[in-house]
Amino acid sequence: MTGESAADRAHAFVRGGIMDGTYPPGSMLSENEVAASLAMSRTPVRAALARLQDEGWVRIYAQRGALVRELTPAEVRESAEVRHALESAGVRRAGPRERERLREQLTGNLDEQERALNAGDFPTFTKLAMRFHRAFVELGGNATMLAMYDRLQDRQQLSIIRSADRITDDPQQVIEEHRGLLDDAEAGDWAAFATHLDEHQSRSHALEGR
Amino acid sequence: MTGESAADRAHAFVRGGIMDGTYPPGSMLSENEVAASLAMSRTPVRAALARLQDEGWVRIYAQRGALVRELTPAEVRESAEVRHALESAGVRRAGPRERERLREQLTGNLDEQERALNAGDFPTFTKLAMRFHRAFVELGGNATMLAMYDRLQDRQQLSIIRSADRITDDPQQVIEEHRGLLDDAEAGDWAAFATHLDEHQSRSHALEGR
DNA sequence: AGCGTGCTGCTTGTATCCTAGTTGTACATC
DNA sequence: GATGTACAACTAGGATACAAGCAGCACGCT
Repeated sequence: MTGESAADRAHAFVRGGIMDGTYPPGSMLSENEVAASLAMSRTPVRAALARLQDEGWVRIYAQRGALVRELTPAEVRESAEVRHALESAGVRRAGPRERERLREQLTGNLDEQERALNAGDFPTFTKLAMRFHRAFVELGGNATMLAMYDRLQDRQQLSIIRSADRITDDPQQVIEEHRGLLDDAEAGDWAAFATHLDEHQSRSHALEGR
Repeated sequence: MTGESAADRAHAFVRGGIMDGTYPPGSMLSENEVAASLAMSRTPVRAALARLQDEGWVRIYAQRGALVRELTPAEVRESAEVRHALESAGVRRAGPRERERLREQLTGNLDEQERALNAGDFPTFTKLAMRFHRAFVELGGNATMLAMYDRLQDRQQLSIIRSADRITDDPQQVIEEHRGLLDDAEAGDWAAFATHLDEHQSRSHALEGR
């Protein structure tokens, strides 16, 4: 009746700790320490750390401990590229029916994005933008692809949080570009979509550049 | 000085067992059973099974056991789509220098493919073809993307083994299509590459269809 | 016969104990 | 003072013990 296993709790705990800065990148965490914090034994903590390593959050060194990974700028960029590849593929695979329904699905989202940006509510905007981009992958109707994408978005969220990334200097332009992407997707023009997506990326995150 | 951990051995053992048919899809395997086979305790076996679940080989049911997953035709198709998306993305991201070196890297491979096909050596051909396709992902110079691709190729190999897939009725045409893909990639024409890749796929695996 | 109940043998989940490797430090030695 | 070395305090990996859940089956009741 516990609902979730101890290993799940440990996983959520450490993952949360990494996200909220309790465990900054570069810090070492030991099974004992985590187990003590949660009043459980090392066994489920080990399972959780193994899973977190597989998901790319930490790196376990034999007989040394688990190091909270630093996301290098290269990794952030690479993750973004893969995300873009999957979003474009989603648009490419989409059938006419799915594309028709896309606009009604996303117009509400776009309006909310605009509101959030005008209100200066970046966390909400980030969440909305991530859902917006995810919709293009959903479009492809490929569950495997979507699962991979979700894992990457996970990482992206972390990098956004860490860099306190302002997204852009020109909020209105981001909305415009989003509308443009929606147009491309609706038209089924995946090549244009891919190109615009890259431009969108390079403009939005010019700051973290490198 | 052990070289590899017990957990690694367990992982390789079960993975191999699934691949060579010792553990057919639908069969249940228990930690105790595997542990006994390898003369080790349940602990490393447990870690291995968790990893295998994460990699999509088995599904662990609480208090019931680990079920060797059946790869549905839909999943096989989905994996192929993702692979294609990544290969196309690799070509798309490639710079001129990488594209120049591509032909010299792959001409040898193509010749070997032809030899293997003419000799009726399908296992060798499969291996070569997988390396051939992988090269396009490498082209993009994105390690994250390549890691994802490798994991998918893993699954593909399994599906090929299980379906005893003949690849095609017309070996020579496969070679021709591969040469065509190389041409597209060398020219940097990623849109054409993506299109030809899909055609290649649908022709090559028309048999398993559905 | 049909149905419910509890027993039995399985499974994984968790805790604890033991082993072995690594690292930093204090101390002896040069 | 610099350097090498032994040791103490960590670490994770593995083995084992115990707890708890699920499923099938036999048995007894209706």
